[in-house]
Amino acid sequence: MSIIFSRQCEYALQAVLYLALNSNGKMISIRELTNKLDIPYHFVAKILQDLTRKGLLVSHKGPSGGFSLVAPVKDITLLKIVEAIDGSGFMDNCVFGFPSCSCDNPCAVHEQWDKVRNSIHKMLATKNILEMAGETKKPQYQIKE
Amino acid sequence: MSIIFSRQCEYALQAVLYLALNSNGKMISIRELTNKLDIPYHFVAKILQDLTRKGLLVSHKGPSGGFSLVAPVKDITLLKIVEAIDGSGFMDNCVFGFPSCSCDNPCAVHEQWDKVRNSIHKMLATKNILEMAGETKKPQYQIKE
DNA sequence: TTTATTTCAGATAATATAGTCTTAAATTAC
DNA sequence: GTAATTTAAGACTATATTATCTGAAATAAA
Repeated sequence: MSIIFSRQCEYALQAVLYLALNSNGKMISIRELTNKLDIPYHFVAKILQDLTRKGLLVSHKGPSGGFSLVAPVKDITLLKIVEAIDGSGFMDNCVFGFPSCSCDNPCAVHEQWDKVRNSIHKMLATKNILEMAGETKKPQYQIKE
Repeated sequence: MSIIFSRQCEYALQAVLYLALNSNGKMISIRELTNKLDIPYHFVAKILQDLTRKGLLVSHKGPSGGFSLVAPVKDITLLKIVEAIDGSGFMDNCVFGFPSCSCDNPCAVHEQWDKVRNSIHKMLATKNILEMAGETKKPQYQIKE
């Protein structure tokens, strides 16, 4: 687990990227997705349902049903996915955990944490999913064919 | 809770900073420290014991006993504290959680995460506790007098 | 229409993290 | 030496997170 995101969040990111890479118009089932990515079926099912409720995915029941990204893919960034799962403001808290840390009452790394926060924000917000899919040359989630 | 550290870690950071600011030669008890910082007594007790076993603090039993930083304070950075609690390599994992992400097989934000990691590392490693204590003008943990 | 496939929803279980309680051991001060 | 204070250690509880199980509802294909 990365230090910045929950498992839930990681699975969400993996899933969305998988959908971007592998659904060419068609829907992709939870079964396929979790098998290929080697992540837990039922847990991820709930996450996908959540992302669907939040309007990032569309779902369809029945045979040849599944999930796909909502158009336009260009507007979907990692940030949107993370915010859908962990909520916006997921980076607001003080590094020390001081409840009253603020610009007026800064902790010893308040300013530096601001820079880190900016670079994280940039990492999550600058590329859209389509660009990321393009960059991913030999992605982990294509290994299991 | 900050996105990067566990509660345990936050309490450790707060405690060490408190010791740096408030122990002038003398020992500081868990009771004083947890009262002033308004953090849970027994839980923090275990953390302090842990930091003591790892050689970052010294402890002393009995009246006027307590904890203090091990000299030289100049060598103690946030990084050392974090590593003592969460282990080194606490920043190594892939943002997506891909088990096989590496330089040879990079995820879509592998490079950018590297930059973030560097800025986090810098934030944690460049200042020692003494400098931080100096910078902290009106720290949260001095409110409750 | 029937059957197979799939998402949806809720209950349950497992594990990790956070936090509490109790007693023992050490040490200081009287 | 005795009593008070403090850390040390282990058992226990609470909560959050992760993961599984079961059955219902929808839908497509035969």
